[in-house]
Amino acid sequence: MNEVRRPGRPRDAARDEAILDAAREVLLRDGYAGLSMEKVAAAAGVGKPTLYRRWSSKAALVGDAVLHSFLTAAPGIRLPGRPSTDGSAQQLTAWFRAYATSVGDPRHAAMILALTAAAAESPHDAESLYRDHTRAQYEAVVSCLRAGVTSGEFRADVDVEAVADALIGSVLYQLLTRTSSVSPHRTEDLLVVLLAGLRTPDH
Amino acid sequence: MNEVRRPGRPRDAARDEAILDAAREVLLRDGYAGLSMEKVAAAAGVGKPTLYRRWSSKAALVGDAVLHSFLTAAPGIRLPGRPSTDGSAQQLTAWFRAYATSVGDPRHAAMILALTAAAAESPHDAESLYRDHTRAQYEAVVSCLRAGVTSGEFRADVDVEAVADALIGSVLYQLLTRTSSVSPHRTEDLLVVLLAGLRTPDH
Amino acid sequence: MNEVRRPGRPRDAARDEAILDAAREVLLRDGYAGLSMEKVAAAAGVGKPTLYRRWSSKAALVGDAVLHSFLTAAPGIRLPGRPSTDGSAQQLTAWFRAYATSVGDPRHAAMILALTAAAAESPHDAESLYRDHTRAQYEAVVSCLRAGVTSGEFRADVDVEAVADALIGSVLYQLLTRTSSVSPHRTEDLLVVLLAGLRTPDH
Amino acid sequence: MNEVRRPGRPRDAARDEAILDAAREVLLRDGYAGLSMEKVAAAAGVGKPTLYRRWSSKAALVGDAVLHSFLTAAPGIRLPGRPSTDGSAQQLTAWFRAYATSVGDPRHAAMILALTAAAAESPHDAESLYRDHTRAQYEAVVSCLRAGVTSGEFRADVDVEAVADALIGSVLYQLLTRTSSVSPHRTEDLLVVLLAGLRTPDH
DNA sequence: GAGTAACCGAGACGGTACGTCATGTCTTAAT
DNA sequence: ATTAAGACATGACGTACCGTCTCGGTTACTC
Repeated sequence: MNEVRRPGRPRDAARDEAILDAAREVLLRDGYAGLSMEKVAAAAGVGKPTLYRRWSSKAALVGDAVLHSFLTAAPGIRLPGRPSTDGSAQQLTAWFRAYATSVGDPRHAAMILALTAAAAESPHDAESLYRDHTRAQYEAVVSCLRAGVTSGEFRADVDVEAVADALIGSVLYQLLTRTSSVSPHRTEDLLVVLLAGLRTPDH
Repeated sequence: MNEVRRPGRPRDAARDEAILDAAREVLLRDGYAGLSMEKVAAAAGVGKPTLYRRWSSKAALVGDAVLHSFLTAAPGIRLPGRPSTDGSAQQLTAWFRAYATSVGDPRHAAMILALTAAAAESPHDAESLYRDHTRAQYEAVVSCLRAGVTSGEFRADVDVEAVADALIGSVLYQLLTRTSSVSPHRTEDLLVVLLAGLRTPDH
Repeated sequence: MNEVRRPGRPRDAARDEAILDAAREVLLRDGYAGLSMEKVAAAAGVGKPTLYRRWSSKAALVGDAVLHSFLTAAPGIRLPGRPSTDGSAQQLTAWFRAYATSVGDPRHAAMILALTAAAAESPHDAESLYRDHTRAQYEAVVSCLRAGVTSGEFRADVDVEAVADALIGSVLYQLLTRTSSVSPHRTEDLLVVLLAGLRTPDH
Repeated sequence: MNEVRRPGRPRDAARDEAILDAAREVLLRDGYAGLSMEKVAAAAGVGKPTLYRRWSSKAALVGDAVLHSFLTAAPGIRLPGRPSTDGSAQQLTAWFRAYATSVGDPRHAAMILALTAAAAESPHDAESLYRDHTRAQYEAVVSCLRAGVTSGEFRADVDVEAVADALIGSVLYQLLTRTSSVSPHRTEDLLVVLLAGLRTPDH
């Protein structure tokens, strides 16, 4: 049951945190293009080999930095784990508002843009990067939508992932085209249209 | 009416094409991260100063390369200039299908990812980059949606740009997360939901 | 007759001097082990690629730095080009005294030790290094010895290069074993023995 | 009389041999520049701290490796301990021939070059290195020469160390300039000249 | 026979330097 | 004034060693 103890001095887990913190700091200040492994190493008070021992590339490091950023983010943007008495439409509305709002935080916006840059830059590892590091968010929306379909609140004849793509993609597109800000109007208007299109006649 | 004739040897316009072609070729092969000004100069048979005389940076060059790629793309993804007898829903459907299909072409996908990378990498010039170089597409969708509102086919109480963001963003998100391919199912399902949500009761 | 003009910006010859000066300075301060390409580049106000464009390795750079050091050294350690009325024994004595004295100068000693280190470190290119860069000195002694043989002053039955090796080698060995200093006593005593052994009976 | 016994597990003397053997092997293959503590540790199947516990630096390790190499070398290059009936000239001739020949062995040549590199690289510890590790050889020649002086065979008016420097330096210089080989001709010719110069008239 | 202390291999650590590559600018001769 | 070629300062890349340290584990002496 135990971890197999490998020989040699074990890695210092505290470095991981220091490095990821430094990476987020640099990302926020200089953007993805301005992030270099050397800067991160210096900011974290760590040697370059220590970075490369743990992450094989800038993209991988940024991916993990962003992921940890999400994990420690405000819980509001995650769906409640406990069964909710709210309807699926309300849950979806709550989630999307929280998501759009959180992206208004420049720190959050910077993280998403960094991940986007990493993925777009080298299409080869785009999927593994972008997807792995935002999977939790994506699955939260999808399961909310599926619950709506199961309960009969949402129509069953469409793939709910198409809707999830549109919600997340909408925010991403705004981030890319509107100097990193997301409009609350658009958030509401998109919800209106999508929910109207999703709802079954008898709801 | 004439260009003001400046003294000295005029620039050779044919170089522009050669350079942009070379840039697209490199982007397709190596992605944005793998594109260097030196590689492009070498592939175009051109000196580096010639590049910098015409484009101030790698991002600007890539932007123009992508723009020219769109201009020479299949005309199907552009809305007809002449007034159409089709309903707005049909026009929108036609446009989105054409757009989604065109992105299935790896050359097209590579261009969009390159532009995304350029924009996401340095948020400072994201807007000028991304927006300027995809403005035509965006305005096409928006004007189609507005026409639908004017004709009473689509509801008037929502900002049509929210829908435009969702359509384009959806494709972008798929590109980033699904190894550069876009699913026809999703395309159709998103259209179903959005059109259902957009349509006024009496249509 | 002209140099074939290659295309592109020509190399700046002034950099060569700056770099070699910097290399000598570092060599004098830190020795061969303490000389790094980065230090030299920084001291010369030059980028690393400029170094590597001109010298393929630390050893090659040090070789040239030492060579230029010899070329600009006190002329006393070179034999007179003009025919001398002195006997060969006197010429040889004069040269060896001057050579031993010049090695007393720490700058000179440092150069010779550096060259020795470069050659000893990687036997593969020892010959091309050490020999090429001290050839002038060596040939001066040898030709002086040959003149003595021709004039009948020195015996003709021995290879004069054996004597040249001993003279130069003696200084080198002292440098390596006596904290970079050469004893005047030894210089004289070696001359006494060698000249006694070299002279023909009738001189 | 006994070593003061320190507490704890004593060092494993067998490691010393393994390490020195590995060092010699690496020196022979890659030269002094190509020898790294890590390579030696790996080749000896030993951890790096074990190396540093026993030798404080690469130079110290190489010094000992070379010393042990001399100790186990062919006995011919050492002077007989017992009183010899040979004249000093014959003894000296025998020793120098043996020395020059032994340097013809690439293993031996590599050792001497390594020691030279270590000493020349950092003049600060040159003396302690080079001299300590070749002292036995040096003292052998010197005592042979002194014996010749005492017996009246060699002239008394010169410092015999000057001759010793010339003999050893000559071989060293040849090693550095002639791709690690020593010419038998030169060996003989140098002996002829030096002995002629050393001998007293009545011998 | 239980402590204890130095040993051992492995390997992480902060550094320094390596040699290469790309950036954007500048210089040259030629068109 | 443009062109192609290519030198230039700068700075990041990813790798290799440096010499130190920290692990778990192994001897061998001392109580």
